[in-house]
Amino acid sequence: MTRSASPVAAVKIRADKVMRVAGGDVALFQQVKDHIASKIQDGFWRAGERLPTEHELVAQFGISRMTVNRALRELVAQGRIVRVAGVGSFVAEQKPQSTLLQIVNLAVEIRQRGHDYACTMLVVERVSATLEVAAALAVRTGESVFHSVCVHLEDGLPIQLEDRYVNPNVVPDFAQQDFSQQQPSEFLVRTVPFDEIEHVVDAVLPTAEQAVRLQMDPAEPCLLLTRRTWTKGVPVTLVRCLHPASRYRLGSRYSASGNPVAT
Amino acid sequence: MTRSASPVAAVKIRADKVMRVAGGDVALFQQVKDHIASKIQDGFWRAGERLPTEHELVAQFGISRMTVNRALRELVAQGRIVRVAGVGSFVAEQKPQSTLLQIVNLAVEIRQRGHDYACTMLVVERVSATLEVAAALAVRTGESVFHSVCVHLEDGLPIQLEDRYVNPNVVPDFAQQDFSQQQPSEFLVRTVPFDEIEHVVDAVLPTAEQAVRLQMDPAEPCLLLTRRTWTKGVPVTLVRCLHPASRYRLGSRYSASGNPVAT
DNA sequence: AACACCTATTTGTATAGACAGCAAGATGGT
DNA sequence: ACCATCTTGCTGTCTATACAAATAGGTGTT
Repeated sequence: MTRSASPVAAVKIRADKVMRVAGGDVALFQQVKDHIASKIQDGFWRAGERLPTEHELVAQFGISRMTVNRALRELVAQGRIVRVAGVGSFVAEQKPQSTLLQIVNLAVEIRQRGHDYACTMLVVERVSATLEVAAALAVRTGESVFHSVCVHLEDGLPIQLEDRYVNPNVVPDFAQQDFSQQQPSEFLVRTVPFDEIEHVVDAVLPTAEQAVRLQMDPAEPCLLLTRRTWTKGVPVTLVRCLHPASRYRLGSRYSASGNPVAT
Repeated sequence: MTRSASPVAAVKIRADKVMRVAGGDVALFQQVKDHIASKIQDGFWRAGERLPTEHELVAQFGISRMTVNRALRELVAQGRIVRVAGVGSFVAEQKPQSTLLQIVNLAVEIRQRGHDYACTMLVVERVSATLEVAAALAVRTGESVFHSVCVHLEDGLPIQLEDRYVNPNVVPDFAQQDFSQQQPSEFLVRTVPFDEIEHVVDAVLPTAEQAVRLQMDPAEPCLLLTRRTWTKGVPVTLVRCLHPASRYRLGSRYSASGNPVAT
């Protein structure tokens, strides 16, 4: 049975206010959560922007403050918003940070080590999708997709060879970007915030060409990190990052208390 | 000002009940959370065991049910307990599951693939700690620590060479275990639940001896996963897991919605 | 013995009201 | 102009109460 008597009867009516059509009995706090999360995801509210106050949300949805409060609290736990007592609620800055493996922004990571970062673009082109790429991006085999290759350098030494495919249905203006100012991954994170990400880590030997690009001994192993991202269930990008093992390793640290851990 | 008038005045008194001495103004729900978390951590309540009901906790601490409910809800979010409507709350089974990299239980992983799992113990001994091991386990160089080596097999084929050091101050009876019934990692997870974990992933070439143990081509690269765990800030174990790259890879998937993702 | 029904217990969600604590702007005195 | 104080708006927490929904166990009828 759905809730039909008692105060909670209002669920469906209020559900309309929250712009949920189906929602066959979703908790109110969850509806508020989803509503706010999707407005952030859509870019309706940008990073750093101020959200409505609890009181405003209470008035808007006609629900109690504790319910709104719970929704907002859980969004904080997910790292999507930031709240300051006495001030208000704000959309959190980039959250690509440490999704699971704390990778993502090489440039920042390298500069934090006090080293010099540079990126050389080798290729930006449209190619027809191979079977594997088509499967990863959910397009038809042979359909045209974006392809870019670049090398990331730490103090002049190659540290990552990035081989990227991008779904043109999601990011039609990928090739028009000026990648001398902004690397592909930065551009994508800003333009198409992803909501799902998959990492696979392999150990491989580089091909002869890769070894040259990375200025490394072809007999030395590499870490191969393959990453796929999605937005609203649609594949955005497939990227293969090849790291010489002697110059890079992946690390992650976790604490059950939920507190960040000093390393 | 601390809270001294109003219903909330009871904080300090109740804080005593929750066995918190200092706690200079910790939220009630947080005190309940900490109290339960530490009883689990101490092994006072074991995995699968039933916790007191909300009602009982309300009576025990003299606080309202909503407050207890929030504490328990957040423990669920942290994966420390499991709750079933109409039944009760239970200590979660080992949560080493997918802390960051969803590794840890090879045996389960392999059996879920429908393959055969086996483990061959090669060494269980006490050795004096090298500089590196001593640093990792926070003991003095040369101090005696436990050392074990074993090979994990999937359908008879070696898939991991596990080289482990254990802090004898934390697990004095490590060497007395019967590792034919239970692998070292299973034993440790049951005996000394960790609250902090660190992973580092490298790509390496195996030594000649390692290649023999893993029945692999010495020219083929391996994934080397180095894991360290702590309990209450004290190092428990240092383990190096060597995987032939052709037989194993690491993967992780993350969804911003917080929901598990079907692969 | 099998089945339908009822009831206890327990968790899940929602509400209204209250007070504390923080921060920033407005106010007023020197 | 400068400083202290008051006011206002907002978040953080706690309470008491209520109803819903899931589960397990007991009861009674057939």
